Amino acid sequence: MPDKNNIRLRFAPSPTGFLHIGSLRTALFDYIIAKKLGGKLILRIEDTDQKREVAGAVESLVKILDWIGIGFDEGPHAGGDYGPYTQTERLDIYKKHADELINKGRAYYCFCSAERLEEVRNKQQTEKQAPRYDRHCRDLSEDEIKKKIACSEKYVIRQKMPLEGKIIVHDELRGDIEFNATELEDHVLIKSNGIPTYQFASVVDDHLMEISHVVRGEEWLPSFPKNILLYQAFGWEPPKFVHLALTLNKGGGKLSKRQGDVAVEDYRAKGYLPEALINFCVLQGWHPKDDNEILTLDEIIKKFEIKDMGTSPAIFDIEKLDFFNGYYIRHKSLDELAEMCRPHLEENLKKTTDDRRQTTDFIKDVVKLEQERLKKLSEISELTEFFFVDKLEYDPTLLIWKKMSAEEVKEKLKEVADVLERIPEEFWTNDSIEEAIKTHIAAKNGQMGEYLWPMRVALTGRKASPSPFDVAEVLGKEDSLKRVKEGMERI
RNA sequence: GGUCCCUUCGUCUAACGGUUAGGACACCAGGUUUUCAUCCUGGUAACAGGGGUCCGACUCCCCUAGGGACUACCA
Repeated sequence: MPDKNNIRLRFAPSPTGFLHIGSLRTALFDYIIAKKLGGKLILRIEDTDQKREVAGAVESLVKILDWIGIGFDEGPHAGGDYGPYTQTERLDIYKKHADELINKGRAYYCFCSAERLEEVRNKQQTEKQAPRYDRHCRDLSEDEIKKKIACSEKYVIRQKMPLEGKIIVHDELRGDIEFNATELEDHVLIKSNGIPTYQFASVVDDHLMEISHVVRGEEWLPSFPKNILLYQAFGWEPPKFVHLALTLNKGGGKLSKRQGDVAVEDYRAKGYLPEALINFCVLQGWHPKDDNEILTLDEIIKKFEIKDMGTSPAIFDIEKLDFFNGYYIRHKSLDELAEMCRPHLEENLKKTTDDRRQTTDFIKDVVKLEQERLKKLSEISELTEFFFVDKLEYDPTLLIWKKMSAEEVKEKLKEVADVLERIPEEFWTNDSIEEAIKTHIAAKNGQMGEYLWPMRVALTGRKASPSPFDVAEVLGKEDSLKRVKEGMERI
């Protein structure tokens, strides 16, 4: 058993604006593993590419993850003993470690210009060779280096790769992976502006922050051997690595904006619940032993095992997300659901002049009737519009049930109105309305549909809606009668 | 092009080398029902292909094919 106190995972996003749904999945697995192993979760901001940085990104990142239910034990916002947690605030640390590698002969100064690199690359490409740095500056003499630095020539620091041999790295899911040293490039560790690359900063930070498990996307697999070599160059023990299989869009490519929403914020705005997002994302790459796929975060943590994770890429199937979302909506308490629906009902609230229909009680009544139909909270607006408008707009022929004539429809509505009229206000409940109407239908030897269909359409103006008895109760006696009578006039 | 990863129903996935290849979403059918939805019951549907190893292969090995990632002074 590992020492639980030494379990430390990190989520290390770049502050580029919004949280990608794929990153959410990574953060989720980080969180789950940290909790499962009784460890800590650290937020580290990888802002070494200043060109892509977006202001306020860190705050929104923390906010949306908090909404999901993922909190951090350490981070730029939470503090901790391993800070700073923002990479551009650690530049002196990286500089010190880069110097150490230079002194050890595991890294070197490179003065090549962007133009020269470009030339080399072009030549390699026309000769059908793999484009790679030609190691031009790898063996400069001390004097040459000193002279160039004295002339304040711009330089980068590159990692000195072994020229031959095999590098074997270990992924917790895939096992050992073998790379040929000859395939590895002397990549840049410190850029000419003094800022480290991801490759360097993440290794230094993971070590210094005592990260025990690096959970990251599969796209990092190709640079994995470079990372391990870096650990070896420093003489550090590398953490465990878990490379998550990628999430793909329906076409099989990388999940991108063009095929739909990728920002978690977008899903939130559309009315997806954290529970659904969590449940859906975790099933992309992990499966519970007992096949029970409906799981809360706590249950997931309980059942989770790293070894049960898969290695093949998963296509993002929005229909399954919708299923989970509908499921969790149906299982919400009415109070909670009504509260969550409220922001989505603003448009409807503007449509009514009746104060009663602005109340929380009315909203609850309305939401209750649509709860089982909702797949996303945003749908509540369209679904319940008829409750709020003062006058319904609909095609009168909709009132006709099967082969009934307009006259028959009118007659049935008249009878419905008469029955409703006789129900006292204080008995105006769905049950008593239903009893009264059904008693009448039985007495008339009629069919349910020939009464209930026109009644429902008159009350809602739609061909699909909740039960007319429920709608009538929520609408109230006065408005229900008004709508039924309006129906009679229209047909 | 090169390197690496991946390959079970349409999709997400399960299956100590021995199962009628299981579950979930979606879909279809039936039931409940005034409509839609919910709910219940049932159904269609998969081991990429080819070689081995083995008494026996979805499972192990090799090859082929397909998909993906990477190949920046981006992460």
